[in-house]
Amino acid sequence: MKLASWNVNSVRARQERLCAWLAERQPDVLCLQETKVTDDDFPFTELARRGYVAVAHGQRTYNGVAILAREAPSEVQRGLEDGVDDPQHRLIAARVGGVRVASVYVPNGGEVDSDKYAYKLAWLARLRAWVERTARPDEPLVLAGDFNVAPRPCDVAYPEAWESSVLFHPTARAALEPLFAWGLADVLADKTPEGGVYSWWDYRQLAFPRGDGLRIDLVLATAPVASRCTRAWVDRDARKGKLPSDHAPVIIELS
DNA sequence: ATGGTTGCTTAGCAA
Repeated sequence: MKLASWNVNSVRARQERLCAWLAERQPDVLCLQETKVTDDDFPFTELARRGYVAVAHGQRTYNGVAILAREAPSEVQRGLEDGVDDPQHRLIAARVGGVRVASVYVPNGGEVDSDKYAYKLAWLARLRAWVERTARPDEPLVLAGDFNVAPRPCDVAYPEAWESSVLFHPTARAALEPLFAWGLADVLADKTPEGGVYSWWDYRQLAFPRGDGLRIDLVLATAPVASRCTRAWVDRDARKGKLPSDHAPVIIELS
């Protein structure tokens, strides 16, 4: 089983690229973030033609998440369902092939000490509560998505330069800890303890050719899934060429 | 401190 996660930065702008990538990599499951379309405008038909059933939790202009799979996802949950009045659509979960899969888009946070950053930290606390409420560490669960946080210094090409950023601030990293402590493993990190693997490069200032990347797209899994992982990698090729997403897909393979 | 780029929406925001 091959499971992937990709922040496509608009599913409409990336539709051609997405379809070509699906044909090339043929994942069994793909979690999408930043689809930026309402479910009415989501390209269900085009994806079905290519062999994928999609479930989506989208909104206009911003955010939006989806799960694509070769077999229809079941037991679909949209949002954190914690009673908080939050219009931002950042999580969808479903059962796919015996694994509970969540596509997660953690808030970016803007600038440290801003309202957006407070929302980011609060959202991560709500995500932890959602995990604790809806799953157990001994059950197969995957959280895949754009966490907008690089967990380790070796996940950042220039850690000193990024330390004050919302993507690598100590308080943002600390907000991930409870997820790890609960029983989620950072699958790709465990396969690459030396680091140097990145999934996002800013569009500006030639960040990609300069190698100024961060690993902020994560696949977190409970032990029953993580123990089956034979390979985990970032498909950097998907960041190349004309008009790419600013993120590259993360892929894990399970025995 | 600012601006660099892309996407959505059409001036300005979010990333």
